[in-house]
Amino acid sequence: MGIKERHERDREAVRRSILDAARELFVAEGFENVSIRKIAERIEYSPAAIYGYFPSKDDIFFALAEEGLRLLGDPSDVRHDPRLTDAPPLDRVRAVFWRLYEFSRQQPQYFALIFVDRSVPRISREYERFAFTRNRKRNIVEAIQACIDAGALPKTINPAVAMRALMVGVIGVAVLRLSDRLGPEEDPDLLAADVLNLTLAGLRSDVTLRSSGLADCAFDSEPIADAQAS
Amino acid sequence: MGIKERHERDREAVRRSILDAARELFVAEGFENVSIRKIAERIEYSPAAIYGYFPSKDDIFFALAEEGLRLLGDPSDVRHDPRLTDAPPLDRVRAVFWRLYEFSRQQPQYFALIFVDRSVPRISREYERFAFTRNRKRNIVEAIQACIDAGALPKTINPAVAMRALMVGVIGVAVLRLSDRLGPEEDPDLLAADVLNLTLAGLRSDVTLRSSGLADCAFDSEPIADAQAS
DNA sequence: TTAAGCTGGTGAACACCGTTCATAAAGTCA
DNA sequence: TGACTTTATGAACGGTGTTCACCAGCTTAA
Repeated sequence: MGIKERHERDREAVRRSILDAARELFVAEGFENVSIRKIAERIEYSPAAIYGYFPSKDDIFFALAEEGLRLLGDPSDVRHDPRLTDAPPLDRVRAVFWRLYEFSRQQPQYFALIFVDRSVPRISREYERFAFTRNRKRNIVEAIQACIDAGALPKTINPAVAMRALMVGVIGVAVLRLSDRLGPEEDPDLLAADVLNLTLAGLRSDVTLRSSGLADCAFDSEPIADAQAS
Repeated sequence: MGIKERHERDREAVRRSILDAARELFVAEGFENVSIRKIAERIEYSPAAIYGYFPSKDDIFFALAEEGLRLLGDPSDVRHDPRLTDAPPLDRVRAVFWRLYEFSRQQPQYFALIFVDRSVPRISREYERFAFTRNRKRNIVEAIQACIDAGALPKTINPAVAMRALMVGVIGVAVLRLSDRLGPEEDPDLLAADVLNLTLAGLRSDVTLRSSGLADCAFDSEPIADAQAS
């Protein structure tokens, strides 16, 4: 009885072609300029056919965001890079956020989709779908905590706040890059390196932070609360 | 011959009502959800009538962006706040960027419009129109230079790079706020204060920066180059 | 005062958009 | 073969930014 299996394979193939077309169109033209009709035309189906595979355009976005987040992987994995085996713990933290910045360079649309764009459905709406990102934050916090334990950062530092501050730097530079607001003489890579180094230097200098810790929320999406008006 | 004057006044009144309606709708519903038809309905004109006052929806955006930038004013003006007369120069720099962050809080849509959104026409396309913002960057750089001259920052600091780094912090926090990606327990105000303090502490700590200086570009828009694809 | 001209608003239309739905075709199975 | 399920489709709905022929009303000159 391989008929059902073949059906499922066919269905999956069409689903994949929709996602591939959506991704390619997105990379080429930007997500918000990709219409259902363009995707349908690309895969040589009718626009209505797509609704047999995805309930809405939003859902195609969620599928792409999931792809992007799986593509990113766990940024903390760079800690196990052989070049970092004997590196000081602060270098590992820097490497983690540099990995995030590199993702914003290599996959700018995915990055914007997941971390920046406002015109896109909120990832937090699909809490369970993105549960697989949950432990990534924990790993980063642990890497920062390792710096504190090793004496590379003051004990007064709250690792969650430090993580947010570093993430702010990465997002800030990425936004300047993505929204094309940097001058022609400005190198975003150097700026990103400077911002990370400045933030790390600030953390080392024992400045008193005012933020409390983070709640149990992923670094890329918050869990439940969504009191945002339309 | 007051007839021509009356005509011009009438025209200006309608133009204002279009901008007011666009601004109010934008504040209420977000810029990208405001359509020409909605604006027209609000001012009780036909959609086509608006095209007698603005050549395109983009141009309404440019008019609003100009309003926003005039509303922001020169952030460096807070230096002359009486509370800062005897303050150390670094406090003045912090106040300048805190003023920018406050703008992102008080006028989040204007801020997003001008500094963040990608789905909006590039301000740099209208270079001359926004020439009035040109000296704002210079004032900020001068404030940072004053810190260096007073010994509050190392001489090795490039003021333009420092400005960018601080701006990155403000934009990063603002993006997290605007795109609703902060957890319910996280206070963006405290985070912004921490990020600014961390960056300033980093600057004080004499970390070697790799960025070169800025070209002659406003902190909010670059001048000429626009090699961005579609 | 009347005729000409100009200014500015209008309705209709064009080509898009996301989405829905009845219909029809194709494939599966008893 | 006939019933049933699955799936693609064209047409349509209400929305978008924008254009254009038309026309009413005002201004101006004869």
